[in-house]
Amino acid sequence: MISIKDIALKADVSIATVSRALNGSPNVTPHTRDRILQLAKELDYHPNAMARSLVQKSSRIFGYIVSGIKKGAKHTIVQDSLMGVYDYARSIGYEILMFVVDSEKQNTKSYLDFAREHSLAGVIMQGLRTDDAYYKDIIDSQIPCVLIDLPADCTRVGSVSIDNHAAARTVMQYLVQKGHRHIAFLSGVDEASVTTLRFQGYLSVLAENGWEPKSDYILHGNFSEEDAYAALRGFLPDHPEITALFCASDLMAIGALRAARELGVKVPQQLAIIGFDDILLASYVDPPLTTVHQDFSRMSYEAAKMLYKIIKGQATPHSKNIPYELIIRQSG
Amino acid sequence: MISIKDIALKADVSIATVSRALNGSPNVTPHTRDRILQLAKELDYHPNAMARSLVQKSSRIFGYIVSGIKKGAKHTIVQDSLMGVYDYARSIGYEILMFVVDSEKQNTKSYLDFAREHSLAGVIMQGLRTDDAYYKDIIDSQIPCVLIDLPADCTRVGSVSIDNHAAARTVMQYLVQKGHRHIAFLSGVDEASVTTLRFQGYLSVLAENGWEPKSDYILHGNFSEEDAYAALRGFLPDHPEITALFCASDLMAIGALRAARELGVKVPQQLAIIGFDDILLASYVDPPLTTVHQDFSRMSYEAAKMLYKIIKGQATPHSKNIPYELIIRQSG
DNA sequence: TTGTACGCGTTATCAT
DNA sequence: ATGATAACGCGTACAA
Repeated sequence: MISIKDIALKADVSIATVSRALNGSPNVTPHTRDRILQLAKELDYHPNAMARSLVQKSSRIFGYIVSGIKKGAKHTIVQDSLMGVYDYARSIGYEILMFVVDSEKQNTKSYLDFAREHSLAGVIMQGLRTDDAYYKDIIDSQIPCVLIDLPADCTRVGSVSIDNHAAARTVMQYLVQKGHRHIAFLSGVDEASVTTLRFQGYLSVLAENGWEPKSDYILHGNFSEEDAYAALRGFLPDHPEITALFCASDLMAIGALRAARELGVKVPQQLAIIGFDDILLASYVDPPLTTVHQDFSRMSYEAAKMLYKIIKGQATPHSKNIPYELIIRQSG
Repeated sequence: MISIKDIALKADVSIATVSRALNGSPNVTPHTRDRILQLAKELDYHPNAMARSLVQKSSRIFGYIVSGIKKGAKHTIVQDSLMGVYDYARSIGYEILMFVVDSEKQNTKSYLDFAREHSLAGVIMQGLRTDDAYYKDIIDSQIPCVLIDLPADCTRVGSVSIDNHAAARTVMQYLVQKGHRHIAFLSGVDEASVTTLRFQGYLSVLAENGWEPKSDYILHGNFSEEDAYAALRGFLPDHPEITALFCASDLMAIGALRAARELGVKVPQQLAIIGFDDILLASYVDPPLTTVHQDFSRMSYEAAKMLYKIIKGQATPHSKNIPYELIIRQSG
């Protein structure tokens, strides 16, 4: 491993000059600068990230913190999101250090310890819920942070997502315009803020049309395919008047689809089913799901971009919505 | 940020003693050891990973190098694999630093530079192909390394996968036993070593039955759903005698499935289609795919385990196969 | 058993 | 423009 010391020796200058040349300081003669750069290339010099981080008290590493991921996930969201962050990180010469929050195994290490031990430049969080213990930690933390799909009430913390409320309204307006008058809502985990936003979008369109929300039209699927299936098995037989179901996630929509098929309810003829997320499965199930497309890769890219601005102290809004799109397929 | 210096001050000992106590050195009085540990807890001390790595010339970080991943991947393999590595890493207090090899954008940084800059303890590689430029680098590299799904001809480099040859034979024997006599093979990317192994498994069962392999029964789908679709569209109409198709990947099998459906070929009645990998989609398509299940999470966990042993100089075989399973669904 | 002192590779401050 | 030198936090060889 060759260091600036070696270069300094060969170039017959001090290590300080080498450091300056390498970091593009103006206080170096163009001549010696070139000579040092040339030498660095010849010797295949690469700076030691540890040493640099140690003295600068900050590494060029983003922490990527993901919560609630288990093996056998039924979507590629984490993968896509990670790639988005990675793409931006690499464009600025940063790396990604992983941290998985396991609510069951309860990590011994907190995300704060994680960030400090590695002098992370900042962290990006994905999949967190408002009831996560980590969520609170962020508030008193001084570490730059951007949340994906979770609003940040604190000004120091950034946040990027789609406009879930508006997206839910788009879905509902689409259904209303297609003539549906009795629309049920399949809700997700209450502690996920997106659930609330999508639900409020549902309610607002109901209100707009002068329709009272009926509490037994609100189902709970817990963002799980199985729970959704069970909920629909119990609900559909008693409610033939329902012609449309808006699900807060594709996975739940897929569970609902199965329940409908088993009960002999034709989708979309007797029941329109709309999902949310546009996960990979959405276009492969039968019938293909009409759903709201979220570009997690883009979302995460923007999150990384925002994080970098925050770190560098550049002006940036601390909240950003990226576009979503209603994808109309055959389920409704 | 509190350091051993702070603890030393409060405990009225030298930093050397603190360091020893923290690292479980025997040369510390139990009394002072306890006092220091207690103090460390009180002060919420956490070691600075950078400083430690700098002096030890090795960090407690695994590099996770993944190649050929693009946004919108149609499987969760990377995600699952990453979680497997992560699980083991956390169990020994290690972290994961990401590195994505992008064959198109051709990274400026090599994986070796990446590893050295961060003094990585070792690296795990997934998705590499034998024609990858990185593959050669591994040979002269001194960095501990374990490959997933890619055999290592070098003794210093570890490797873990399933027995692809045996798995292919299992599939073929299953088909033969069900009475199939004319079986086509849909091959993947030639540079992926798994392709070759699966193909050889196919050939060996053919030979075992005294059947000559026919070159026009070997199709090429390039591990792509679209290419597989195109290949089958051209192949099926001219070969009604074919009753079974063994695909080197599920994604290609799904493409084949679509081609068959569009051509009015009933699966599995007229054509049995077998996949490989058991990706998430396999159980969601119609008909659900019969395929070989690979536990990528487990594979990666074992890879991390092997890597750690190599790093620690513990005895370990440098090659390991984990179990696979033929999952019989409805496609064949 | 404990303390002193050095070195890891780098950046940064102060002279020159 | 350049050089000497002090940090950064930690591990460890050597001395006591």
